[in-house]
Amino acid sequence: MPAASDCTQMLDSETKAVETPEDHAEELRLWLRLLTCTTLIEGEVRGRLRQRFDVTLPRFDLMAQLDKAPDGMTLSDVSKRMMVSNGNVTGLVERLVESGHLDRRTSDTDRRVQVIRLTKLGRAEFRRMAAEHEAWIADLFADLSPKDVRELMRLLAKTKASAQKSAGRRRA
Amino acid sequence: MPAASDCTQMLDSETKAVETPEDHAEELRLWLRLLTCTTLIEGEVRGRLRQRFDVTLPRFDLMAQLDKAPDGMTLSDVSKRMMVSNGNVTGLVERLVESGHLDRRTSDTDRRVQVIRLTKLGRAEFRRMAAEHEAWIADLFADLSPKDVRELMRLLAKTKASAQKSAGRRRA
DNA sequence: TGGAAACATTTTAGGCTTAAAACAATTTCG
DNA sequence: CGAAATTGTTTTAAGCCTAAAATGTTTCCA
Repeated sequence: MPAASDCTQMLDSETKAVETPEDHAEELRLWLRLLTCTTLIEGEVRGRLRQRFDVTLPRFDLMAQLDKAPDGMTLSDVSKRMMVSNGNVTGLVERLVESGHLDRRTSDTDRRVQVIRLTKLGRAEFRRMAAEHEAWIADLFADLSPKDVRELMRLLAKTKASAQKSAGRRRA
Repeated sequence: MPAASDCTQMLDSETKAVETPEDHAEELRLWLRLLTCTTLIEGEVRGRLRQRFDVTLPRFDLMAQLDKAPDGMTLSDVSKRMMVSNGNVTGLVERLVESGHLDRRTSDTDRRVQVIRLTKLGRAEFRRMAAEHEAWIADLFADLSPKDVRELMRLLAKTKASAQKSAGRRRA
């Protein structure tokens, strides 16, 4: 199978207009591989959280955000950080308040804003889960050398920047 | 901030028993970055598919699997390839048969098995979407050099293998 | 000052997703 | 052969998720 040679340079100004369907199979394969890795790891983490702590991944993720913010966060902040819709956060928070993991109150200075925090129970449970969670992640990435890890970090940072730029271009 | 030096070797047999809480912050950060990239790109693709073709990402993904299999696939095959649960595929297929994009029949040789294919309509619509989709992906990854792409592919292959090994260890 | 714009959140409607249990058909093997 | 295990799919119950519309609040500025 011949590797797709990446000849993206325009040979002359005419070429541009001719709607040459360029070959981007490599990028497509990269995207699918990225997705596979994430899905694989996410599924594994989801299963372990359920088995070991009977907690869902979204609940864990939300608690993780709050653990980093002792003074609490607004729902909007959470929504942006977790990269999920506002309505999604509303329901998630509802259930976590119900189960006693979260505390929620209306801001004194702005009555539109809801501030949420971990309760003592929520924080204790999260810390307990987080310790094991970190070990799971370490194990899942165990075959990567420190150099691999650094290199992946670098390339993913570049990927993130590229994707954000592209997303920005579209919204513009 | 001192980089965490990765000293995973056991210095002596005693060390193992002492429950040293090892530092795996780097791997954790790597996982979060991986997740961020995927979520970012996935969200972008989801939005474009909806806006441009009024189709959901899962529907598109399922059609993509079938486009590669002219003779059809069983629901199990699809479920494994897409890395989603069986029940999920059942519902997805139901809706795509309903909308005329998929054809479904029971296997002649094994009455447990359902074989699904793209209909003519389904294939035509998918091809139309796939062409644009590939361009979107290319744009999202546009700032990566060909070398970056190759290197990412390599490192993600290694990551996938590592995660699969770890998942296997757990199931064992 | 008063209305328009912006903002934070919730609601709505529909679809996606999972884990586990149930069901049906086939294969295995005593 | 026939019971037990396996395999493929569907069902169930619950929760997750999104986009878009609705609601309430604050800010901006003419």
